[in-house]
Amino acid sequence: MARGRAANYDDQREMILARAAGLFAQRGYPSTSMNQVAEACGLSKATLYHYYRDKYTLLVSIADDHVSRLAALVEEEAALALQGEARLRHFIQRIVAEYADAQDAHRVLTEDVKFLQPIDRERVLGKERKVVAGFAQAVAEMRADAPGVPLSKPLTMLLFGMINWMFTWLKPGGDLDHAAMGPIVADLFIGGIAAVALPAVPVTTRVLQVTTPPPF
Amino acid sequence: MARGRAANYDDQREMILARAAGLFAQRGYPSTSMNQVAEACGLSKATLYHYYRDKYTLLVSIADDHVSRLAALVEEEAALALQGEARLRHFIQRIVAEYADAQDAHRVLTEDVKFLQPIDRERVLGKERKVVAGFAQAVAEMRADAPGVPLSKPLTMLLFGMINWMFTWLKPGGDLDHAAMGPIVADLFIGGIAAVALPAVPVTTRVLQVTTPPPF
DNA sequence: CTATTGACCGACCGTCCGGTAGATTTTAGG
DNA sequence: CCTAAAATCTACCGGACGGTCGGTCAATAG
Repeated sequence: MARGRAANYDDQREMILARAAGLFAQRGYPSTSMNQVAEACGLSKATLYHYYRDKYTLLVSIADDHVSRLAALVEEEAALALQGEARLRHFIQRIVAEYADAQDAHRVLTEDVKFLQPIDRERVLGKERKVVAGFAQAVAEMRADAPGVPLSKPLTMLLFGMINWMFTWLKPGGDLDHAAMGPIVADLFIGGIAAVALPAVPVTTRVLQVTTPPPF
Repeated sequence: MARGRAANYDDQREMILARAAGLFAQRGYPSTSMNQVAEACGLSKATLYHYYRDKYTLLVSIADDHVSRLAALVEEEAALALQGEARLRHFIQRIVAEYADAQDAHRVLTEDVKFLQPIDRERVLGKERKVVAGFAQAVAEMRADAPGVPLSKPLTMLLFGMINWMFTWLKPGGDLDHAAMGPIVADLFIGGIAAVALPAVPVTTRVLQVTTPPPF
């Protein structure tokens, strides 16, 4: 018969996903219209629908692709046989670098997960939890807490807070770029981690909160 | 002539603002409909419009009220004659407490500023900058950097990252509450702050990035 | 007692959104 | 070079949205 997919089919899909991520990151998922996405891609809306079934699929793809790359990074890193401070430092540097290359997708991941349907959201959050768990392990290595009161999860979440928030104020083109911030974050966190005292009144003996570390 | 405002008029407005903040925080501003707000308030949509001119005014009020409270807090704190570590620690504890009492408004402030019109956004960001500047001063007190390379602004932004991010993963009702996290954040940050080295290659001599510390 | 106005509502309007139908142009496989 | 499918487009649809219209009812100042 006749005609297979065009040679640039996959390129087109990637381009569309990148442009959509840019718009979603800037305006938010619900208030970005498919007309805007189409325009940003230089295509008609109908053609856009030729490459992606619907608007929602764009969101799922952006979030899932990005979080999957992060999870892969954590697995790589876990296989790396580094230890202690060096391990954590390397971890931080790598994830900051990864974020820097996928800022739009990262913003979408952190701000628009709530628009995912439960099934998709749960899958994405599952991968996020893997990422957090990887970091938490490296953090726990640096703190020999009593097993009943592990602060490593909350501390890890504070670390993610610093890193995730960076992308709301660190604009590309400034004097401080992501590469420079990596070591600063690592210094601050690793330097501070030993100084954290257990809560004055150890609230209970069961595992301290965050049994299911939620959004990142 | 006849009839003044009802005694509960201001209560109604407050109630509406609180319910709206809850919905905006949960679903985001653009994807919350005025019908939903009205329903959550037990009012008809037309009555809702009796209390607030339009949807946008709700957003502006929520953001402005909250950030104004934060700015007021910083001014109070600045007048408090504390110094060094004690000062920073007190600062952190107070702002964490303030956030804990206004979680919905805070989420709206951090996630929906982008939907403010430039004039309103600029006013809100101005107040945010005051808050950041207040903290940055307390941070600078703890670091005697060379004047040409002040890391206090970026470090302050990392602090805000930890705190702001807390509200995405710390759910009320867990073992760790906000009161308990305050000291942990303070320990971590104050403990780490001295360990941060200047960037290996001091990028330039002019003021290091973040001359206008943007969103919080 | 009555004129006036605040509080409230159901029905409705214009607009824009996500998505589709159907036709046309382009191109690879035979 | 023919043909069938891919790629693209214009035109359109049902529905939801923010917001308004026209009106009811009752509280209250005079």
